[in-house]
Amino acid sequence: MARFIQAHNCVDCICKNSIFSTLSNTELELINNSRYEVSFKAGEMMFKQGTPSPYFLCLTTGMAKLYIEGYGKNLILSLVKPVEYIFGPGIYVDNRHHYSASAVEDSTACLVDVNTFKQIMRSNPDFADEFVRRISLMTIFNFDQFISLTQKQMNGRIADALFYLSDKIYGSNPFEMNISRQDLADLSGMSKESAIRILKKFKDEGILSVNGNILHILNPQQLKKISETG
Amino acid sequence: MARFIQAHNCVDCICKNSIFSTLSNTELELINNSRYEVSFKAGEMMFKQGTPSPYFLCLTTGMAKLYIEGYGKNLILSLVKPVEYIFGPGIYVDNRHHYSASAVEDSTACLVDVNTFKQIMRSNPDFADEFVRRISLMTIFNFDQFISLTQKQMNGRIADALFYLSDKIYGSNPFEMNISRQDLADLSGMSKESAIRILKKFKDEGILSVNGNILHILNPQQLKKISETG
DNA sequence: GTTTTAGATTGACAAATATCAACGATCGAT
DNA sequence: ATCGATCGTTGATATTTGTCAATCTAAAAC
Repeated sequence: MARFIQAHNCVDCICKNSIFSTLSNTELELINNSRYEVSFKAGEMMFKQGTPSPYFLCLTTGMAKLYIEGYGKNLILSLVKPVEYIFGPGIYVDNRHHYSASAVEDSTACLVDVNTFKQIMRSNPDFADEFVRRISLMTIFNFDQFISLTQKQMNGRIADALFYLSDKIYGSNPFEMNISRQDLADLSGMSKESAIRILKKFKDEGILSVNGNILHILNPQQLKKISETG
Repeated sequence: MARFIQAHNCVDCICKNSIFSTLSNTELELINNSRYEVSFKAGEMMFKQGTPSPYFLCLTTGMAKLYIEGYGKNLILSLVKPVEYIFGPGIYVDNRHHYSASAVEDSTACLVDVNTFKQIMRSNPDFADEFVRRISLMTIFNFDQFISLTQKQMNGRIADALFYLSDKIYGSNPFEMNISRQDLADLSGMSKESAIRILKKFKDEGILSVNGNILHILNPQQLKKISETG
């Protein structure tokens, strides 16, 4: 890992996230100077829950999964695709990661120094507003996950996961999953076997077509209903 | 509800939350001028999920529960005691409440205008830092809840809820719960009947003494073990 | 081309949990 | 004091979900 790339600089980077639209060229230079770029192979861990987080990470290519390592099991919080920032809540609390991140496919990312980030947070209110807005969006997403995982039965949870993948992550239907069945289970809070069984059930009912990792939601209305009735 | 009190002003208020230590007297005056105080009877709703949130709320006396209204069931996110601020993630997103709040006992609260708050956020970096730190703490707490609710069995979840009540909320052992069994169940993501059964089981095992709403954790070590082994 | 190996799948079974129904206790309101 | 209503409690039962073991791929390694 950690192959150094540094292909360009932040000021005219075309893959910078929209949160940076609030930054002046001077501020972008600041970020650029405290930044370096690394690549990860599929399956490699980007950072681990509990370790210090002296930088935060911007995914430029590939895909990552963010997950909490629990008691023997993992809980996937979200998948991240380019170009998206990975903000952990530890930055302002204990400088630790509170979840782990792994590359789901070969990926590259920019690492930006946390102190530079914090400095800009203090000097640029537009940037701070936008940052708070983004972590608020994550919190709202977490609430939805909370309800899905604690109040719905397995059918509804898998339905939610399928919509998440199709709508939010791959943006297509059919879509090809680059995550394993275990990952799908970790995203839905159930065992791998249960996740597989429900995929099969949806397939038998004509709601879904399953060909290896290529999934096609054939009857979104009915799947929506399953999501809503729990 | 909404009995007007306005007993004092923010500048020399003794019950202001420590987040306000970063504010100048001028800023406190600003808040004071956009603030009003209301009282709620036990059981009354303070605000409801989905409604606009033109202000945020600081609980000055009593106790509140924050909960997401899901599919027929509720999920209690946290209990709030004085003097604590109730920040919703909607303030920077859609100006809506994303959870509901109810008074668990007779309570009073200050309502502070959101725009005044946002204005101070932009002009006072220390305050903004502290605010971000606090919502980060909430996120970390939510992660812990996530793991407890999705990866532990009922015994472990009730154990976690009991520690939460004893350590974080009432700060004593024994403690008298001012929430119902249903609330305890909503806090642990299970049915009321299951919550009751586990309390009884803990009682039979000598881990806990239960007298109505007075609970006493008799064997914290063993309860901790139950929390850890799921 | 064969061997390994990790992931996917399936079935049988056990464990965890919710639901339903009944009953008891408690607290206000009449 | 009595009536209702709400909350708490318990038991019986059905449903949901996980675990274990076996088998079956398919891709990577040799």
